[in-house]
Amino acid sequence: MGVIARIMHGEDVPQPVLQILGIKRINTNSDQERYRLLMSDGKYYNSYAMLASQLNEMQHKGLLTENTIVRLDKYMTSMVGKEGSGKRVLIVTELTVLKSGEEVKTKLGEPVTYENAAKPEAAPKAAPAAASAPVKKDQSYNYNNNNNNNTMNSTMNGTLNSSLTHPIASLSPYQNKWVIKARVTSKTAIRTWSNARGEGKLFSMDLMDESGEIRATAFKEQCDKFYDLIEVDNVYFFSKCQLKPANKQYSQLKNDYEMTFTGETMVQLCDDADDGGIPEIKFDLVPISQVASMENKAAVDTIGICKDVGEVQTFTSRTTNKEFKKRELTLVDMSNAAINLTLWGDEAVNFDGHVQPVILVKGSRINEFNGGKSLSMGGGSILKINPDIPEAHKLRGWFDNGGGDNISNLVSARTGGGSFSTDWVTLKDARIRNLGSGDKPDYFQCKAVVHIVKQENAFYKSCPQTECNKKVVDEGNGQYRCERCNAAYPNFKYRLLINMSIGDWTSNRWVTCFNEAGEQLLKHTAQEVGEALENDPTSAEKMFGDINFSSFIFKLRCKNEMYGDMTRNKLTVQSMTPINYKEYNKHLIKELKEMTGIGPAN
DNA sequence: CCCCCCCC
Repeated sequence: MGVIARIMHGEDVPQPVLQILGIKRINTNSDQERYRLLMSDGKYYNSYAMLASQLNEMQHKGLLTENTIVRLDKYMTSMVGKEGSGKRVLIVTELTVLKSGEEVKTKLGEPVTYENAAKPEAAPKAAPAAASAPVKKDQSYNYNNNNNNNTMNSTMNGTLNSSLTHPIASLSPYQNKWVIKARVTSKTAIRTWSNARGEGKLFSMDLMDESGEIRATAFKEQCDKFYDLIEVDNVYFFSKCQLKPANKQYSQLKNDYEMTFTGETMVQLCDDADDGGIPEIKFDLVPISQVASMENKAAVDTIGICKDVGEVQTFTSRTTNKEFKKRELTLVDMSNAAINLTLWGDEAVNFDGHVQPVILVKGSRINEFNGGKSLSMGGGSILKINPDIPEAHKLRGWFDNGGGDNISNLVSARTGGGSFSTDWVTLKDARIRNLGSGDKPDYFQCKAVVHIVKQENAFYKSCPQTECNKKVVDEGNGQYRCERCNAAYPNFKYRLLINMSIGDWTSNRWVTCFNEAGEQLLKHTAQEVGEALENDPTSAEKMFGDINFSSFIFKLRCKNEMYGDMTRNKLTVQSMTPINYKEYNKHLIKELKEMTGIGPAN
């Protein structure tokens, strides 16, 4: 009997050798690239063979042309379509080309379609048990009525094996008779919601098998039922979930669909011995130094030592009024670079960084701020602490021998060493482009001259507490009262809040310098400036006058702000630095080239 | 049926 017939009966034939008679791209309703193979064993051919997407590369390289002889090193079969009329599909996950199509030149034998051959009993339960791995009955999780429970057991008991489960890539809303065998790669905490449409709780998890990945979410009752059962890294059988189109906005998983648990959903732990076919999660690890040159908002997998760890910070979002907790870690690696990683919620609260563990992160998001790049955990990000992988052990050895002592490349540093990563915008263009009118502030830089620095209201007396900069009330008795701290102090600290007019070649604007920027501007501490303004007008005059008509590179924050019922566009100085002409000229030359198309390519 | 992740 031909090998194809045996495989299509459900037999697990090791490393069958077949000939490719054709290959064509399947039209999927997304940009997912999948190929269907027409394969022959010399006696039968079968067009229900698919190439796992990780092998697409072989097709790109032209290795899978007509007449090529291949060995299927790894494959699986599964039933698709309606029960009874179901077709068995062969999915090839590893193959070796034995002889190229060019060498073979011709079709071997006179194969007929397998479908035309005498149909054997093709029902799944008739499959030989060779590859089956019995599932422990007592690990069956079902919380429904007895009827469903029976269904579960008759489906699962002793007959489930890899060749009877469906690949995740084959799931669609049009077909609900399936069982998948998948590894849980991540699981969220339980989250509650409350909005106009109601309230509830949910958690979601990411599932993976050799064919692909999918997000599954359990709401309300199902959330309670399954939350404790589902453990990250375990392999389970899942069935009877509802499929619906995935909202790509919220998931970077490679699947057009996502699943929702229903009252019928069944989940069953898979024996360790039988999960060999399900891959471990893969990390596409990027050296930290390389993150500096990656796009803002890109997803990053990386690994590093948690060299420093910050305290948990609690704050309320201004836009949503929700409370958030975060914690920032500093990761270092052998690229001699450091980057900050922000953890959120319970993950932030429970994190223990004092032992400087190895941190592996998958799918973290790049956040660019003031030229520095940081990583943040977000939807779908996975954090692993001290993972047992070679990279982690290598890092541990490196770090424990002083490897992290001289980190020079601080990827998250905000004043990124003279690099001009913030957009260059002229003062006029900032107006024309309506910068600052969005929800978030815009940041830009420009070269401008200081015209006038106002001395009036250039400072205020603030609360002496380190983290409180609130203006204090002079009670006239040597006491200064802070409303925020609800306390009176015998002392205060000066803080700067300076308004000045700056101009570039297009326009001029009033901008505000808060404390640190003000100190940069006047080259004196806030204390010195405050004392001079209060007690030494001559000295103050000199401080404020000296700076006029000097040029700087200004990094500005631009945001519309409400004053009563008026909206005003405000510019705040983030930093002002003396002009590094070598760097600035580089920028000008680049602009000239872009505008004219003249000049050698860089 | 969620889908929020701030601030610098």
